[in-house]
Amino acid sequence: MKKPNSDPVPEIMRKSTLEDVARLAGVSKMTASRALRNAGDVSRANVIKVQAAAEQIGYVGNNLALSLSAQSTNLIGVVIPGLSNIVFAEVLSGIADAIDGTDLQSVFGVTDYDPEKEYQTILNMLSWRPAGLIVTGLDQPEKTRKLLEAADIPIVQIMDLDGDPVDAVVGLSHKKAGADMARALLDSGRRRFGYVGCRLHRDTRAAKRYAGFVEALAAQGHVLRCEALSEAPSTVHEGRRLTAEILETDPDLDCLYFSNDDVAMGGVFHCMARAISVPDQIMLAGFNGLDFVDSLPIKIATSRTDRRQIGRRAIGIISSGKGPKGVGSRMIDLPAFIDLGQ
Amino acid sequence: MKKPNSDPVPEIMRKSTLEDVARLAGVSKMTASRALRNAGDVSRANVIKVQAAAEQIGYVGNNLALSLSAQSTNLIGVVIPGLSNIVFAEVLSGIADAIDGTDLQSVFGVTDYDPEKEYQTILNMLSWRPAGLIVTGLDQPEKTRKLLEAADIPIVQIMDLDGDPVDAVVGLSHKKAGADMARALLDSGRRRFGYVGCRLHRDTRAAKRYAGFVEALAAQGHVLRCEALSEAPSTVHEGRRLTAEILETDPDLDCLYFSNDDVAMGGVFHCMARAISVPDQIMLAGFNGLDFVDSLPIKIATSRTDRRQIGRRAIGIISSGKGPKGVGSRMIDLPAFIDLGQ
DNA sequence: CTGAAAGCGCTAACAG
DNA sequence: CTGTTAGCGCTTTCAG
Repeated sequence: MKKPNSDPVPEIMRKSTLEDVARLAGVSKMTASRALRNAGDVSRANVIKVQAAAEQIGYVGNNLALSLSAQSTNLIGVVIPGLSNIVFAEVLSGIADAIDGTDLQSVFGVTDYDPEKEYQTILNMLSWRPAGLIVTGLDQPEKTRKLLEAADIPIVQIMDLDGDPVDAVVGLSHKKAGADMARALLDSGRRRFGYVGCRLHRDTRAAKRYAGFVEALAAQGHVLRCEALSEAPSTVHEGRRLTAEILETDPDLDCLYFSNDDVAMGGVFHCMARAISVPDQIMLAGFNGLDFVDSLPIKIATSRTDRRQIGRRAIGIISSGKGPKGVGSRMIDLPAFIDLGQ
Repeated sequence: MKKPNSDPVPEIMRKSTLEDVARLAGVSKMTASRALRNAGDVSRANVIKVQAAAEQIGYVGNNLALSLSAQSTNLIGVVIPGLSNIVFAEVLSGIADAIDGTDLQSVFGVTDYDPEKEYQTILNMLSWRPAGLIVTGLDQPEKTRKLLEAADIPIVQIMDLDGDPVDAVVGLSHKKAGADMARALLDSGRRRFGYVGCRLHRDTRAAKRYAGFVEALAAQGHVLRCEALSEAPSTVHEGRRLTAEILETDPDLDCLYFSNDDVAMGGVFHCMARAISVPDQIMLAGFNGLDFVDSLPIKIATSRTDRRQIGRRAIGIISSGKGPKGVGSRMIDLPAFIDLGQ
């Protein structure tokens, strides 16, 4: 990997090392090291000389060497499906919160809901020997699961609770969330249901909500009258399009369940544009409880979840973790709660 | 940093190393190394033995050792102010796109619009010896700027163009974007302007748009009649609140310029709730050209920017970069373009 | 209080 | 084709 040319590295632009600092300060590497970290005892005079030297040449420590030597890093790997949905950004935000003040550092990887990419991302992260790993969901394919099981660090699977965890879990049951919403809507008198969703077979959590919803309807003798599905990413635009589609097919629906709030917002916009009265004529229900739901000029139902809290608790598990998995393995349920928006 | 107990590391749960693979395969470390990377010539038989051994013990390479040895990493540091605004998530998404297929890996850090945190984040990243750094904006304080200047890697400052770059830049002039919008709104006949904005003194780019807007008004003899400002983060909710506030103060306005689309959406919701006719009675203008703008039941003006493209071009500069800064230093202007939403 | 030696896991360079 | 040696930058022993 060295440049073919014989000089090791052009002397002038090499990043300075501890040795450079030590030389300039007129002490040994070790004294410099100790002075910079104030570890062990170093004479006051030397501390000052070393700090001055470091400052002067703009010394920046090398974490690669540090971590290799220490046989451990302060890295937390975080694997999420994507950032287009603000929900994951909020999880990251919670993680950042919890990390703030500690010396932990997070490394993010995005999988685009692609299992192969997820595998590669996790492999890549493991090769940096992180102190812990946070991955989204419980539905990794066997190959990926093996990798996670073999890793000798705490693994926290987040967002989902329906499945068999590798180690620790923080999230909620989406199946239950879907079922709860179905029951709440039934209780409020709705009967003619339609479903509007995006990416159901990549987004396994949305699929679980769908399944829970349908089951709970069935349990009370009801069914989904029709559905509008798309494999496009969840966007307001797609939500509006699909809503138009489903209401054209069956204008008589009195309730629409959406795969999430973004898609539901598209439904809201469609109804407003067509002067369809919400919730009198038709009720709309999303999922997540995003900020804008409360500001909408009309009210929709949603399941509120605490994404930041999920991030925080995941970090909590890792940093409190008595080491590798198994020991402190836990399950934290942060259930969604229904808001009918009345 | 070693555990106080005298065993180096409990033998049973140590991550396996190349040496373990080599031993199991009955070859030397080097042969194993070459076989795994298929570098150099290794006999077919040995390649198979080594791969089998690696597979069997679940060997995962150690990037710390690799990078230390190679004196370089495949890391790209990315420093952004936050993820609450979807705009930065989109930049990251563009970065992820551009990185996909290469062996580069991105590491994100969030600063929360806090200069001190930004400094720490950058320092931290530099200590991992990344191959390049992408930072948001041009307005770093002196201390941070020094750090960036001293780093012997390509630095790309993104989003903004108004200022003095350290190395390369990819973004747009927010001053011009604000001025363009002012002129467009004047051209369309608006005269009684109000401004609604969040976080102006942390979000320097929003502040630049504001400045450009006001200047361009002045150039044609007009002024901002009033403004509603807040230091809360930009949210729909805050936008709705501030819009209510400003229209109470001065119900006679015929145009509102918002610090961005999220805040503008709050304005939209307020107007819908109050049955204020948009754009007849009042015109609303945001910034960014977010997805939902096109789906809104009423039309607002916005400046469309290409965030993903910014991310992609930033990676382009770094990966095409002939090495450290200076050499391939560039400026890429990806201007916003006005959409009056008619 | 300070320094010299050894090693973290890996690869480039150089011999066989 | 294969193995040995040396070294990446740092820290932890262990002697002064």
